[in-house]
Amino acid sequence: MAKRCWLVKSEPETFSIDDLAKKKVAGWDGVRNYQARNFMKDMRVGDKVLFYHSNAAPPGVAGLAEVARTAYPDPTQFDPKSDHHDPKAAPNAPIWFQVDVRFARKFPRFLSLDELRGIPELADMLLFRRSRLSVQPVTDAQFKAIVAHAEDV
DNA sequence: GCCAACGTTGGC
DNA sequence: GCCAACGTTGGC
Repeated sequence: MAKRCWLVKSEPETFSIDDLAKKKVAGWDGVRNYQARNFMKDMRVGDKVLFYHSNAAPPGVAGLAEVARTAYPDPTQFDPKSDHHDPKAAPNAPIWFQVDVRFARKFPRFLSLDELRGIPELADMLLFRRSRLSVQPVTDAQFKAIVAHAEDV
């Protein structure tokens, strides 16, 4: 697998970078989009993960995590009480998967979506074109540009 | 809170 | 297999 960098979105009201910092490792459950799921299945332990705050004021990249465990069935799909329950899924036929992510660090500078849009190296970023994709690959060059800006204090 | 974009569902 | 209706995401 060539891809090594990803961007994942979370609504900070639900689960923020600070929540991950406290928890250290978290299961990235609740993804219910096939394309996002397929990207998670491509993730390998140690892959870099940009933590993006969506539906926030402002939205943007808050920090860095890494993949701690490769894809395994998301248990919330089997739980009728969960918001993420999927009646079509069964333990012997899971539909949805999650990975575990480990906190790496919070960036010294939060990079807002507005600011990301202004970085020339990111002109082709999926984030701008596929605004609803919650797990997406990031190229090495894009990743480096984001980290460089986030640490340029 | 609004609404545009877009993914999913279901009738045909 | 098309496409209208519907639901959700996410920026503003």
